[in-house]
Amino acid sequence: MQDPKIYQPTEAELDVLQVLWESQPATVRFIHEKIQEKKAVGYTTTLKQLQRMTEKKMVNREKSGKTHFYTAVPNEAEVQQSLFQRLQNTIFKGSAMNMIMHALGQNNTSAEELETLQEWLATQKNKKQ
Amino acid sequence: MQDPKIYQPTEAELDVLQVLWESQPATVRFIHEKIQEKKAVGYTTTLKQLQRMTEKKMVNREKSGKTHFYTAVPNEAEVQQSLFQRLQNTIFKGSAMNMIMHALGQNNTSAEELETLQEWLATQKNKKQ
DNA sequence: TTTTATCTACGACACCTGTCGTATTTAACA
DNA sequence: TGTTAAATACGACAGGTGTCGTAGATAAAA
Repeated sequence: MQDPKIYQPTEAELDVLQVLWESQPATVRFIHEKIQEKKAVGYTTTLKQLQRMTEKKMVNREKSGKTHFYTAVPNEAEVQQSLFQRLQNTIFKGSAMNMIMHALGQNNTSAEELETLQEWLATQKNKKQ
Repeated sequence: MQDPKIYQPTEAELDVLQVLWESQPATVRFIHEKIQEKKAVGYTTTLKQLQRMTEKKMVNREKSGKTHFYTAVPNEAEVQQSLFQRLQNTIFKGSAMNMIMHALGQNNTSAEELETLQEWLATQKNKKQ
């Protein structure tokens, strides 16, 4: 297993990654159009974003004809991990438990979800014996 | 209840807020010294930070003699809420459940914690319907 | 092979953040 | 009341991000 790199993409970078996670590899044009469904932005803006992300090794680039095809370097889970970790460390005093309680406290979790969670917890507890 | 404002403090701003949440009101000197316990930074840096945060209405300032006393505008829970929300929306597809599963999946939750959580869940489930 | 449509590259700019250095104000003290 | 110590104000700068405009490269079409 390679060392778990830390990925802290910005909002705009996340927009790009999200498109890629759904369909890779993708061209700038494609990514741009997907993003545009959510917000207005110039084509060259997206292009520049991709270029900078390539420099940062956050995406891979492959040329085919005059077009570049991009793929995400970190997968979704890795990024979730990084960002989650950061949040946990900065305001939840490093405790995942705190975050969970907070999440649950939001009160928009359905009874079924709670059920699922409870079951899952039971199995976990056994594993720890 | 006033409208729930959105607070997205940066790291450095969070450093300040964290000191305030522990002891308010506080002077720049005090805040600065507390921060310094964690990282080296110039006094005027902290001062500037406080000034900008005042402009942004993220802290309140009160003069007493030549000294200013600062207090945090948002409380810790509000900021937790804002940041948590953002993370949830940006990478956990808006589902708190996803985050919880992720948090638990980290595997650094003790058996006791799991126990607590399970009990809490039981009470919650009852409260619903 | 010239033209055209489409990509990419490059550079620029504004804004924000983090960080200081240097002034200026102000209260307290000698 | 003049001097000093401490606090604030002001301006600056580098680095990062988001956003484009324009120019140059390239493949496809005429």
